[in-house]
Amino acid sequence: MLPVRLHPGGSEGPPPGAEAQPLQRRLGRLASLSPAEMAMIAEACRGPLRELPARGEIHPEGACPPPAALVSGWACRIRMLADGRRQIVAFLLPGDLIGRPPPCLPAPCAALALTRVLLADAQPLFAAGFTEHPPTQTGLGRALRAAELQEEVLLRDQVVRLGRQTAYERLASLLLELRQRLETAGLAQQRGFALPLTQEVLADALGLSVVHVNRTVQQMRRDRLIELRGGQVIILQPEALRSVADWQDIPGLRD
Amino acid sequence: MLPVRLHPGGSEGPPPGAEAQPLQRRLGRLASLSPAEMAMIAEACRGPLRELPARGEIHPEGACPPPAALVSGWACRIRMLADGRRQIVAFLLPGDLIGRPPPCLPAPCAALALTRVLLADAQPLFAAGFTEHPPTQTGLGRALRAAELQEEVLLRDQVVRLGRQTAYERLASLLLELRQRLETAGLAQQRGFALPLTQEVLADALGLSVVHVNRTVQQMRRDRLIELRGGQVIILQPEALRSVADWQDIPGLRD
DNA sequence: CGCGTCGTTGACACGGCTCAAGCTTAGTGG
DNA sequence: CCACTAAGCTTGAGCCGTGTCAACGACGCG
Repeated sequence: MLPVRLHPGGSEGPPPGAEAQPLQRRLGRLASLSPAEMAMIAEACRGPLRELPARGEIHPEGACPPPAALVSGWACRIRMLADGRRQIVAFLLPGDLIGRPPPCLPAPCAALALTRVLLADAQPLFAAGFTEHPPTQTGLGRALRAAELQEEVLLRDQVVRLGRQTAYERLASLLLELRQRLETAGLAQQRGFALPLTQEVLADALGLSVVHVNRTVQQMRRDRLIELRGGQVIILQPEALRSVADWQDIPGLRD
Repeated sequence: MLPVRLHPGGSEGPPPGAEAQPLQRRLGRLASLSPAEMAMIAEACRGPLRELPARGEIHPEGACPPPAALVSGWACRIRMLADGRRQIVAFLLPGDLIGRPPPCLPAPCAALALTRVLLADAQPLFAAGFTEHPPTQTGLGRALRAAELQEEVLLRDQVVRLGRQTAYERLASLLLELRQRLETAGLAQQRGFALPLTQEVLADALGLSVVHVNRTVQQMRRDRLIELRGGQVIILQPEALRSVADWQDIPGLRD
């Protein structure tokens, strides 16, 4: 069955219409959107959704997939080396965008569902934001563009983590990133959130071995910086964690 | 004085008008450009150029700099941790674009000149490609967009390097990336190119210590995969190097 | 000629990896 | 309801890749 962790709210699932919330919330924070644009987003999330189970492949490496929005569930971009080593390049959370409108380059990494996911067709959004008008002219265009730029910021954070931080610092940094992103989507509180990831997935994201992730998590527990059990994280000492990770919040849009 | 390595062609420097070549060549490869668009690029490169010496700061961390094109010289995007650790997030080569048109997010990393550099104002190019028309409608728009997407591909390569490759593999991979990018700009042959970087800079890019970069370079020399002296690289066994690095060429545009 | 930057080398320490085993939990079928 | 199983988590021992510290050499510039 599906991981129960996915919707910690309970077994009855989210109320109808709630699918649009993460995307609306996120894009609405990146730029101010008109009611028509909000409606267009809601429409996209109400439309026929693509559903994949955990471990499902959203698109393979080298593909040029149509734009989609992640409505619920967790996914990642992942690259594999010839000998089987895997690196998770980025996590994809509810409200994130996956493909790009053509013209695009063949994606250098595959996208994989980490939990059950629901995907909405984002083609109409990109058409309105990028194709019909210059991206600077509509609120939707600015929001989509800001989402792209934010993704690049996250990639650079990931480079710094992997290049210059210790295992302990990497974990702290990743937890803070995920918390902030989930909060933007309305899926995290100030100190806690659901983390439906195995330690193996964390290892592939942090460039570490599973064993070492485990030891690092335990150390962080012993230091009373976090609690982590049953797919739930609680950040006990946010300031200490930020200082360990050298974390600065992901910036928003600026004209 | 300036590093002689910069223009290995000779002391008399490039012929007049040659400044536009890397940018024209690169953008022209990413999308087919009209004569008017080629002229606009040439015009931008002829216009008043900003010059910085090696180690000069192109823009600080957190800035939102106007779009510029790197006309000659090498630069990088770099991020520093509170305790002084440095990570080079990306190298910037002739023909690369640096800022983004507003709306933009505050850059999470500073841009630094690694040699003497010349920068052209790319505002008119972005205006024509992004602001006045949707980016899909003009060749220039498609080229600029492809350049952005390519940068993202390079970032993901960097993540994989740092996350899952050994020092030896990282070096191999970086050399192949630089060779291909320089060739696109018309600055590398099939097997050799100028590499005006100290081992300390390589270390900051590869997430290694200077000492270990040195040992790794030497090992690669002993293995007769490369030659590297006086800022010149020669790839002795391209196929072997590709296989070590698990390298695949940077993709071009696809509709 | 002296100084600074960069490259090189050796000795040693340590963070993180591998291998291997045991444990816990949840799902599955009888 | 209870084995049985598979996946995930935990722990220990030992090794290896890479970092640190320190010194020296090579080169170019003033």
